[in-house]
Amino acid sequence: MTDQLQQFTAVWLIDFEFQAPPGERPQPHCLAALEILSGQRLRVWFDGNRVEVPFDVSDRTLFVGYYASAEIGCFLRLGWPIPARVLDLYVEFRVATNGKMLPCGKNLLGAMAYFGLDAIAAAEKGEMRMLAMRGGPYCESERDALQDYCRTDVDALAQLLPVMLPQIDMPRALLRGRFMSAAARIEWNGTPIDVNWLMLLREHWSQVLERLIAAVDRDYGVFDGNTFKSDRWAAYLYKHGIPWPRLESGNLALDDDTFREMSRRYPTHIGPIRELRVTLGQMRLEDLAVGSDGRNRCMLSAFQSKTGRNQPSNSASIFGPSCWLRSLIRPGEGRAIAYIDWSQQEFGIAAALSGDRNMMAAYQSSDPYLAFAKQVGAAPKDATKDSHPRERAQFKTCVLGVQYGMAERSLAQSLDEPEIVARELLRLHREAFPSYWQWSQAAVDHAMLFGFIQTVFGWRVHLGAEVNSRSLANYPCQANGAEMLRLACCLMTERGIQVCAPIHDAVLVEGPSDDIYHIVAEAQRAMREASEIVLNGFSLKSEAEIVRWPNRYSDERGKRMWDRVTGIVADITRGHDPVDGVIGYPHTGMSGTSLLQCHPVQSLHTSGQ
DNA sequence: TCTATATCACCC
DNA sequence: AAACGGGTGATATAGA
Repeated sequence: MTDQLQQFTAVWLIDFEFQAPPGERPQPHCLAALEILSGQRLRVWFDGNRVEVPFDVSDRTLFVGYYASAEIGCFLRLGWPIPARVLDLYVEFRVATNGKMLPCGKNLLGAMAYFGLDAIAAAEKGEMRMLAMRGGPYCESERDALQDYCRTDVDALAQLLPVMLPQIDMPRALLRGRFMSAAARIEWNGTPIDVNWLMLLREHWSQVLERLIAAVDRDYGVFDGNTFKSDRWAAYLYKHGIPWPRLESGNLALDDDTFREMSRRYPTHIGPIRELRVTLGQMRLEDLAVGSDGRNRCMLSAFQSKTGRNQPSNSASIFGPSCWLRSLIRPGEGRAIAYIDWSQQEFGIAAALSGDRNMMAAYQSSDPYLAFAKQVGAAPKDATKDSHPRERAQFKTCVLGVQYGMAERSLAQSLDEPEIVARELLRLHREAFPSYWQWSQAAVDHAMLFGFIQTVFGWRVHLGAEVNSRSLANYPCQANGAEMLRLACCLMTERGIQVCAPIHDAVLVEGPSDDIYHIVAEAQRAMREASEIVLNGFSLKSEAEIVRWPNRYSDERGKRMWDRVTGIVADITRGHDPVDGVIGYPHTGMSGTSLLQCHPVQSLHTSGQ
């Protein structure tokens, strides 16, 4: 065990019990800690008085936790400096077992069970969780119970660490742990929300739904309150003699693809109801986790997905629900936010890691999709987005489809073209990017041979009984994309950039309006560096969209819906009151928004491999 | 009445 | 057998 820990003069196993109501920052109750080299223990109760950090937090000290962003969040609340070295046994358990069946789950008890270690009963743990979440004041016995329980979690870590240590790749584990610190800072920061409009939407949502439905359903009568009834829809179809596709189960196929297909054939009958169904979606504004300071905060659920992506709750995070709701994101007075995303991130990753020269050239051109079309002679060399929109759209769909392993049948369907068109596009892709296809196939073969596939920094998934080769082919792109995002988040937060949220291939950052150009430039530099480190020197571009107070964030796709909904709310509340003061900026407008392009310089950094 | 499953909608 | 990767979550329906 000491081999792996040689570089450290202290190894602290830590656990906090804390309270964190939805959207609020964590409030620690107590800390239990064990330094395993000396056997020293800490038992601290936090009663609101200032407590000095009881640890050395330099790179000579290793902190070990289980889902450590929670612990580090408590550090932030206490005003303690963030540890330089973090080993997160949750993350290491995830990477060790990713893709495997876990009979007892992946929480601390599940990990204990997996390694055949004794742990406290799940029921007791649940009870103590409840007690911590309930918050104070606590009587003396509750306080003791909470602290005793906190100690048992540390004891669990003490059992787990020596068992897991031999298979831990320490340098890479520390990189993953480093991200948990970044995650803590991001969870701490959160995303600014227009609370006034959130309240209005919450208050009037059912009425908004009623109006949206009433306007269309009077011609159909297929809704019961706010729910679409398939039997009534069947009756409507029967009455109008419209044949409708069914699922294997015999039920009507009610997905939007079917509606789209059918509305082509029966536009007047199907069109309006389809648009309504698309509009409604489903939404529980109540679950959106907004704290008392008006910021959306929720656990990032780092390393949750097989590919290592974050998977925050869709209902708690503002980036989860339908994108028109993102108009609720609004910087405070004097502040600005920027949404920065890598351009065609997965395409760039595939190009760089496969070393496919044509694909790299296409990525580096101003328009990868058109570059692809030009490379195979489907568009002239001087073609532009405007001169050849149709070709561009087709080659774009092809590129995106290939990334997910799409075959000609599905591609034909998404192109709305005969299969022969899709087949030809796929052939052209193979012709243009032969090294990519070779690399992709080699990755799948390697995975099949060795039973796992991994990223440049060792985030791996183990193959189960059922192997999906499309999933394997996509893994290097998605999982290395996740590595890249984590690294960028580390660089940004460590350099003092306020990151509100990571969104798979993007981040939302924030700062004073006057500094936002500088902040965006810094953030883009960090994203470029991260791409170069992951991709052996290949730079990915990024695009930034800046929104300054008093404007609100808006997603192009959701603009209409936002205007429609806020219009209805304004109508409902007209004459009542507070809307006038609030409604000042219902239109998202691009006026305060600008687009910055990042044109990176090629550099020759290598990965840490 | 509660729970499991299927289906669907949304995100990148 | 299917042929679009990774997710969360709401809802309807079927079954206990």
